[in-house]
Amino acid sequence: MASVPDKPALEGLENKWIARWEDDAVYRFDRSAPREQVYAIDTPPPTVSGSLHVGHVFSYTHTDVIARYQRMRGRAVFYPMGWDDNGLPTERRVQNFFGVRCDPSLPYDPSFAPPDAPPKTPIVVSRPNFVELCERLTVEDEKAFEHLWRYLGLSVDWGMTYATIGKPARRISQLAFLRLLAKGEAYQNEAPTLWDVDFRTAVAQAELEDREMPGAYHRIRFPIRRAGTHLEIETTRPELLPACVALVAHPDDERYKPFFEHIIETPLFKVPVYLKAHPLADPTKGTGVAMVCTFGDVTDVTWWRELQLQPVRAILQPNGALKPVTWGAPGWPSDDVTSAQQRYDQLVGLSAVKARAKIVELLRETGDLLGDPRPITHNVKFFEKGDRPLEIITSRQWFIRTIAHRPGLLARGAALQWVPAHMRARYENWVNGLNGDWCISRQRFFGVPFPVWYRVYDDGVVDYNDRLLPDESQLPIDPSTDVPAGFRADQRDQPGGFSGDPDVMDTWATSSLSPFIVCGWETDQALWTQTFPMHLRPQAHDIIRTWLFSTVLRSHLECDSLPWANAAISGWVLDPDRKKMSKSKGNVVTPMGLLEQHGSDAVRYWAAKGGPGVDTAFDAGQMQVGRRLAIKLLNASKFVLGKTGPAGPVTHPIDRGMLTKLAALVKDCSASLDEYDYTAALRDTEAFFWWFCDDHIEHVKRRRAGDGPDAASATASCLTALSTMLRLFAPFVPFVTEEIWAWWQTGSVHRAAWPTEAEVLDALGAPDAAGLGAVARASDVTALIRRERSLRKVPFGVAVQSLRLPAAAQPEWPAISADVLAGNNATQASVTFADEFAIEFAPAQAPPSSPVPQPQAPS
RNA sequence: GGGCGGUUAGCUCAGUGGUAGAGCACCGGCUUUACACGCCGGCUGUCACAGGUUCGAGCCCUGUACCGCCCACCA
Repeated sequence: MASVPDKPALEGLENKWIARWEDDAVYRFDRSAPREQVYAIDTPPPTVSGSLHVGHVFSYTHTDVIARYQRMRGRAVFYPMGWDDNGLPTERRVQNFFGVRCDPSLPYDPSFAPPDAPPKTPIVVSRPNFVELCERLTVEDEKAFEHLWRYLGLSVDWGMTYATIGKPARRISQLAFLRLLAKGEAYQNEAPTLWDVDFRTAVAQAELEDREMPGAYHRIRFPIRRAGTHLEIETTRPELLPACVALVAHPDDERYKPFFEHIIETPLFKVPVYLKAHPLADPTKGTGVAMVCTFGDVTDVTWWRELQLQPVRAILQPNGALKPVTWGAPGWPSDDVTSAQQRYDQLVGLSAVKARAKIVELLRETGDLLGDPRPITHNVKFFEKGDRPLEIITSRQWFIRTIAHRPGLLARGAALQWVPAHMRARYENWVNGLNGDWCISRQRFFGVPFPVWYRVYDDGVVDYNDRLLPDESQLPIDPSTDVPAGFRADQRDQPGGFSGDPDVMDTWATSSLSPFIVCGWETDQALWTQTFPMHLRPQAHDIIRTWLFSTVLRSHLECDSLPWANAAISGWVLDPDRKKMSKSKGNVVTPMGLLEQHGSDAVRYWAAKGGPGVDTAFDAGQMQVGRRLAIKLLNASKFVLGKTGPAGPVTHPIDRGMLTKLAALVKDCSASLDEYDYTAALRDTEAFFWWFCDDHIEHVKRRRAGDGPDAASATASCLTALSTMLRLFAPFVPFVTEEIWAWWQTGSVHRAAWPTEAEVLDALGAPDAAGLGAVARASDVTALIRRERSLRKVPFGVAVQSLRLPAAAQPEWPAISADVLAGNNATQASVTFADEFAIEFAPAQAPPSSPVPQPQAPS
C-alpha cells in the first residue's frame, strides 16, 4: 500500500494530475476498439476569440462527467476538441490585432509578415494571408483555452483537435458543398435576402433576433386617381415611399373593397400603383391599408411574390444608403418626373434613418403627412451580431434546401434521444417554422470560400450558370487565388476567362459538419466507420435552431442518418438575479479565477448539481460544499486506509448491511448515468458517503480497532466501500479521487472499471436483507441517543448509563448492540426495551457552573 | 398570437399518487484518536391560485396568474 499522507490536502492536485494524465495517455482514444465499444462525443468548439465564461465550465463539465463514466464502463471514448476560429469575431480580432484588412482579389504573398505594431492605415492582404494570420493569432487563444480545460479536468484526447478555419475543416466544408451541389441540394438564386448593412452581408433566418426599438406611425395620404378622394396609410418606414410598388388591404375589408385594382398615386413621387387585395393584410393594423415596398420586411416579399408586383424598385444599397435613381427611366415611372427627381435627389446617399427625417420634411411641405408621427415601440429584426436593423436586399446567394426536407428532418428529430426530452419541441418548433431554404453564402472575405469559378463571356459578363468546379482531390481551394483547370492566372476576370466566387460560407455551414470533421469523413475511412454516427451531442439550448438543426440537416442529406444518437442540452448559468450571465451585464466571473479559488473538483461539483437543460444559478456556496466534500473524501479515505489489521471475510451484519446498501447505490447510479441523470447519481452517492462517514464509521471504528474476525470483517468491508465510492465519485471530482486512488491502487481510477452491483456483493454472496435492517436500525437508535445528548447538552465524554429502546428494535439488537453502544459512549449502559425511548447519562463529575460574562471588547 | 419550461423552507433546489425533503443560511451544543476545512442537534412550509379525478394529490386532469425561454407577427 502506498503512503497515506498525514495531512492530506487539495492544493496542487490539479497540476499534479494534469501532468500525470498527459504522460500516461489516460484519455487517449483507442483506434483499435471495435465500434460497439466506442463512445463518440461531438464536443462544441468554443469561439477562440471570445472568452470562456462560467457557462462553458458548467456545460463542459456535464459532458466530461458522461465521458468519464463511459470510459470507466469500458468504452473507448472518442472525445476530441475543436476551436471555432471561423467567423466575424475572429475576423475583427485579426484585423485589429495585426492592423490588416483582407482583399480577396489580391494574390497570396508567401513572404508577408505583419509589422510588430498595427499601423494606422491597415495593410491590405490576400485571403490566404489573412487566414494565416488568424491561425497565428488563435494559437495563443487555443493554448489558454486548452490550459483551462485541462485544469478543469476535461478528459479530452488532446491529440485530436481541429480548428474550424483549419485546412481539414475547409476541405470538408468544400467537399460537402460540392456533393450537395451535385445532388441539387445546394443551389444559387438571386432573390430578396435578409441583409446586414454594416457587415454588408446576407444573413440566415437562424441568425435573426428581435429587438424592441422606438419607432413612429406616420399617417400618409395617397390620392386615388380619378376618384376625387384618397386613401390613408400608416407606416413606420416612410423613407421607403419611393420603393412603393403597391398598396394592399384585406379582401373582405368593406372600407376598401370599392377601390381594389384602382390606381393610386404615391405622394411626392407621383408613382401610379394599384390597391391590391391580400388576406395577409390586417384590417385592424393602422388604417387597414399597407404600403408594399421593395423591400421593407418579409411580408413585403410575400406580397411582392404572390401579387406578382413587378418591378422591383430597390432604393437601398448594400451599405444601407439610398442609391441614385433616374426617374422616368424603365421601372421608375412618375407622373411628375421633374419634381420626383428633385425630391429624391435630396435622399440619395442618406441612411434609412436620415432619409426618414428628410422625407417627413418633404411630406410636411406637400401636406401629405397627416398629423404628427405617433411614437411607438415595436420589435425590429436584427442580425444577432449587428447594430442596425436588417434590410432586405436582392442579391445572388447560395442556399441549401431545407423546406423540401421538412418531413425527413422532423423524423430525424423524433428519432433523436433528447436530454431532457422536452427540448425536442424546440427543434420541431423551429423546423415547422422554417420559411425558406438555408442561405449559406456571406459577402465576407474571412471564412471558407465557395470552391467555384464562373466562366466570363467574351463580352466581360460573368455567367453564373456556367460553373467551373475543382476536382475533389484539389480541395481545399481558394477561388480568389487558385485557378481553374484549363485557365491561366492572367485570365482572371478577363473576357473569355474566369472569375472566382467572391463569397464565403456561413460559419454554421462548417460547424454543421463537426461530426464529419472529427470522424474522418472522406479522409479516414477506418475512423469514420468506428465513430460515426456518434453517440452524444452536448450543447446549449440557444443553438438548437443553428448548430443542432444544421448538423442534423447535413447528416440527413449526406449520410441519410442522424449524426448522433443523443443530444444532451445544457442550461444556462444565471446570476443571482435570474438573468443569464453575460459579458455585457458585467457579471461574469473568470473561470480560471473560480477554479483557483475553489478548486476544480469543487467547481465541477457545483456544475454537476445543475441538471440537464436546467438553467442554474451561479452559487459559490455550492462550490464550498463541493470543496468540503473533496476534503472529507481525503480524510475519510485516510481513516479507512490507516487501519493496520488484516482484512477477512465480511461476516458482521452491519458490514454486510452496509455493502448491501452500497450495491443498491451502485445499481441506481449506473442507471441514472445511463440516462444522463448525472445529478441524481451525484446526489445519491453523496448521501451514501455522508451516511458512511457519520454513522457507519462511527459504528464500526472501535470494532475495527480490535482484532479477530469482526475486525477483519470491518476492515474488508470498509476497503470495498472506499474503492467503490471513489469510483462512483471519480467522474465528478476526478482530481481528489485520483489522488486517493494513488495512495493504495495502481493505475488511474479513471481507467478503473465502473463498479457493479455484483462486484460489491461478491464478498456477501447475495444481498443481505437482515444486514440492511441492522444498519438502518443502528442509525435509528444512534439518532435517538444523539438527539437526547444534544438536547440535554451532555458532552460525548459523559457515558450513557441506561437505555430503554423501542421494542421494535429488539430483534436487531443482538446484531448491532456492540457497535451502537461503542459509537455512542454507552458500552456500560444497561439496556431494556419498552414502548418509549428513555436514556440516562452518568452523573456529571462537576456541577455545571453558570458562565461568567467575559468583558467584551468594544466592536 | 403559438409553443416549451418553471412556481415546494430565508436562499439554491430534489421530490417516481401513500407521514413534506436535502444542502446552504440561522440558532444551540460538542475538542469524540480520519477530518474544527470537523461533529451532534434544533428552527423553518397556504407545495402560486381555483376547480376536478381519486379512499388518498406537491405529483394526474381543466382553467387562471406570474416568471423565463423559443417561434411567429410587427403597415
